[in-house]
Amino acid sequence: MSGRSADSITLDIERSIVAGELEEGRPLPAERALMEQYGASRTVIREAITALTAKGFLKSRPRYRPIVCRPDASSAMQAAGGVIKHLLDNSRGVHDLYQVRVLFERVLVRDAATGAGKDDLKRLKDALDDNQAAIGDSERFYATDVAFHRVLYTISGNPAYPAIHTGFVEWLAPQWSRMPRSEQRNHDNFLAHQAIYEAILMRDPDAAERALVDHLEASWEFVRSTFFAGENE
Amino acid sequence: MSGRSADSITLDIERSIVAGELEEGRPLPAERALMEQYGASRTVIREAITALTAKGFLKSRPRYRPIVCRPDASSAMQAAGGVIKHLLDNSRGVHDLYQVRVLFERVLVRDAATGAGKDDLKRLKDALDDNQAAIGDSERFYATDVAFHRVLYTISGNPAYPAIHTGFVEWLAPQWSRMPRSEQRNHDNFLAHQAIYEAILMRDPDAAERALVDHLEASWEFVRSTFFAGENE
DNA sequence: CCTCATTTATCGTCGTACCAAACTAATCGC
DNA sequence: GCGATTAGTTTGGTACGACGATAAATGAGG
Repeated sequence: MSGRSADSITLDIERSIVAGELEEGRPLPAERALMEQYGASRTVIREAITALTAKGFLKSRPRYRPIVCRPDASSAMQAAGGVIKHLLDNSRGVHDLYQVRVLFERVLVRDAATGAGKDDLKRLKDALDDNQAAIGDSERFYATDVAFHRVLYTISGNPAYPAIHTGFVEWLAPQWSRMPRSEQRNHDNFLAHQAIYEAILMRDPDAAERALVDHLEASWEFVRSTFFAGENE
Repeated sequence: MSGRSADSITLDIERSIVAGELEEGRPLPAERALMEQYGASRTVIREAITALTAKGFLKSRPRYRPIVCRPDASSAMQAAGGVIKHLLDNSRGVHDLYQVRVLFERVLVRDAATGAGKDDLKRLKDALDDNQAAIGDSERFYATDVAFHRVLYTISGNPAYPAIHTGFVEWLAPQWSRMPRSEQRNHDNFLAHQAIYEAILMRDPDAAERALVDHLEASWEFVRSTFFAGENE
């Protein structure tokens, strides 16, 4: 990449982090200490720190020591997010991403319908009840809406799924969280969630998938007409 | 993030890139020119360049001017890859990622079965034929194997899908591309591909999905026993 | 007009210095 | 004795200047 010196140091610190030599959550050693440790100038050390920060291995606030971040699925999503948010400045980019989300959830509801356990169904039901209870409060409704979908991402136990969900929510938030809401619309959405839940309960993957797709496509159409009405599809 | 000065410059250059003021593929202005333009020291400029490089907006080789890179789905995957590759040092991480791939392709084959056009089917058939023709040449077989699956990612027309496929292939390559291969195994894999193709041709999404899952799970089991035999599931 | 040597521009790295903010410890007042 | 205040130290953020090495530009020579 850039400089050879800084690169090898970057790699070595990266290695130290994943190897656990640098404890997660602890601050990185001082720059002057690192320059002694690596026998390099501060320029190089700072360059390595900058790169590691951008890569997601460090979290640095303006005047504080960088905090060590062990990489996980969530940081991977965050790293991708830095680029992805620039792809979402038109309806095309947003729709492309939204399609990925739809694709993802289609499998999740199918799997939920065929393989969800008792506790999974209970968590889903609880989320649905929360959703219903929040119909009158649009802000809280949005939160419970997200939470309901999130349950789907937690059923498999794969830690990557919730991270992916977080990514979707964050990236799509510019449109979805700013959507004009109403009690009527909240109620419609709740009914859609209920339909999905019912289909899962009935162990009917096809119906669940159909209910989900209907729900998400209606949601997209609403967003499209709200934010991208002027753009030609 | 890190420094306030460098940060605003980073953001502004980023903006210039996505706005097209800095043409894609062209080299970035010289550091001295930028320090004059932004009224900052070289230290700051270089820090901004480092950050942008790590973020994927610049490609810089050791002694050359950084090349401007417009972000796309592919660079987003690449950014995530920097973190993801550290999650793949054990069977757990690899399996988690592999599951995501399986999830993705399950929908792709379903959609192919229900909605693939004539040309899509032809491309799939061509890829299948290539695959069959390469059974005797394991290296070429691997390439045609990847190509066959890739066709599935291109059917929807969503540009994010091929980028995601590239990510999967790259991240999983350490295991899959190094797999001990044989004509027998190639032939088995070809038959699996053929079964998927047949099911798609028959417009049977359930059969296509089942064939795909069987194929991918067998593949995983082979990888697991080869690379992670010692680890306890 | 093309080739090769020389000059120049530019990057990679280093060192030093200064400021301001954060941290630490000693001091002061209760 | 203990909490609050203050002075000193550490550390990150930024700037300037310098030097070697290499890529790109330039000019000499055929």
